[in-house]
Amino acid sequence: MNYYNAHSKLWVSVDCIVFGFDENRLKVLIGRRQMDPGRGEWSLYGGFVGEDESLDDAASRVLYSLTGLRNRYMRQIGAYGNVNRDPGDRVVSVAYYAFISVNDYDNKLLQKHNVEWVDINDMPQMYSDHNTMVDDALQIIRRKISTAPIGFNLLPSLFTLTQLQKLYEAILNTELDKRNFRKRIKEMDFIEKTELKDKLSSKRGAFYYRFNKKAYTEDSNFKL
Amino acid sequence: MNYYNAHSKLWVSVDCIVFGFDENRLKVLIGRRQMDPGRGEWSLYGGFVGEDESLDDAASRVLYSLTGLRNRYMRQIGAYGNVNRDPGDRVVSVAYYAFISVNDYDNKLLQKHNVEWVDINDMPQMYSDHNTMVDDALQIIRRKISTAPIGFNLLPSLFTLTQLQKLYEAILNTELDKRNFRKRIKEMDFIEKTELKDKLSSKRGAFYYRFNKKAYTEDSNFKL
DNA sequence: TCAAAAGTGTTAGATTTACACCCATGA
DNA sequence: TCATGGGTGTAAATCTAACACTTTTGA
Repeated sequence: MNYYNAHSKLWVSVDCIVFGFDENRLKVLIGRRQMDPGRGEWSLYGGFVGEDESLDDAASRVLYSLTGLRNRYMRQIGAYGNVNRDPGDRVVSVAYYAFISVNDYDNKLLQKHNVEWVDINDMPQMYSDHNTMVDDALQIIRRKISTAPIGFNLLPSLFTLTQLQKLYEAILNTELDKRNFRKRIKEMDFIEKTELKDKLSSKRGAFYYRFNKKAYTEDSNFKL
Repeated sequence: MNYYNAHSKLWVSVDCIVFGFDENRLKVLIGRRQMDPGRGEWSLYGGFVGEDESLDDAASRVLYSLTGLRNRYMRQIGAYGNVNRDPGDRVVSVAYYAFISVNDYDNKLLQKHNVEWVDINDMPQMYSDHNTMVDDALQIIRRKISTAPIGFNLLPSLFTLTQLQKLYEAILNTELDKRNFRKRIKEMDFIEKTELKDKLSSKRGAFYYRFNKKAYTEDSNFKL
């Protein structure tokens, strides 16, 4: 096992862009960096990749240590490898984004890690190239959200159509027509109406819907 | 500069998927691996990332050493980081794809590196996770080719509309309607008709067109 | 003169967009 | 009773897809 010793090794880290949907806004979990260099700067949450863990596993571990959540919707964005991207030393970072439902997170953990939800429209300047990572993540999810049923990962398992629409509006940064939106939802039979109603946001109450993952297959067509 | 010494470092490599368009087929440059482990297996061309070069620079260097070409259209696909992906040792690899025009390459270099053009429909089993990388690259370019003017990078600077259509058909793996295709081309004024004709592939001759990069702006809409 | 590729418009169907009012309920 | 958000259908406009013949020219 001495095949590659002639070559240099690099530090490899993962950074997580944790998206949440709250108060009709798309938000990202960021915090103040707790180590040098860059202590105190706004930063994504990340960690180094160990010898014996895959990139995906490292990203899951980082998400778990931050939120206590496992098996969330999580995808790689890409690798960031400019020589001087990290002021501390040469580090290649692989960025991931994750979708969580804001009901799912433990408020104490957030305080413990000193992170908070920040509206994507109000991102402060962040450490290293973290702003670029968030911009790239947004570009990816804006494209993907309209052609794959991934938005549900940002909502509770029961949600109203108004919530779903507001989610799309927040991510795509547009207004959508209520009737056209609902027309399209109705065509997708893997989005199932339940008999339950949400009575919190209106007097009349709105039916809860549910995304049926099993009913959704690759040949179902999802288009919003 | 001793911030990160507590963490382990990993080998990081880049692998290049070099696409070319020849004989109306989309092809990839692959060769027989010339080092252990896996000597003799089909493989993408790659190299390790040095301490003092960015990922993008490493990919450009690898493309240059393979083809003698610089400043080609080249984009990252993503990072591949399963623990056992490389039989030699733990290596994280960042895959890139590049588009070159087959007129542009030096046949001797290809022989020297022992690589050849292989039709994407006839890919053999390759070393490590290289087949996955090619599949992922294909997925990305199939999506991208229809919404961004990148296909021209696979053609000579002067090309006929039939060539362009065959290119799209090869990449998308479909047949396109000639009249509808040309109708759409005509709407894009950054694809310019020249007065020159290609007399090689027909007696009548077909007008050469040219992609005017400067005339194309972000708000031009490209849709094929 | 004929084979082979270049070039050219129209129409039906499908999709998308715009748009406004009634309903149910708790306060 | 009224304010608030929930829920519903239609028609015009746009976009997409299907389709066949004439032209040019070198062999």
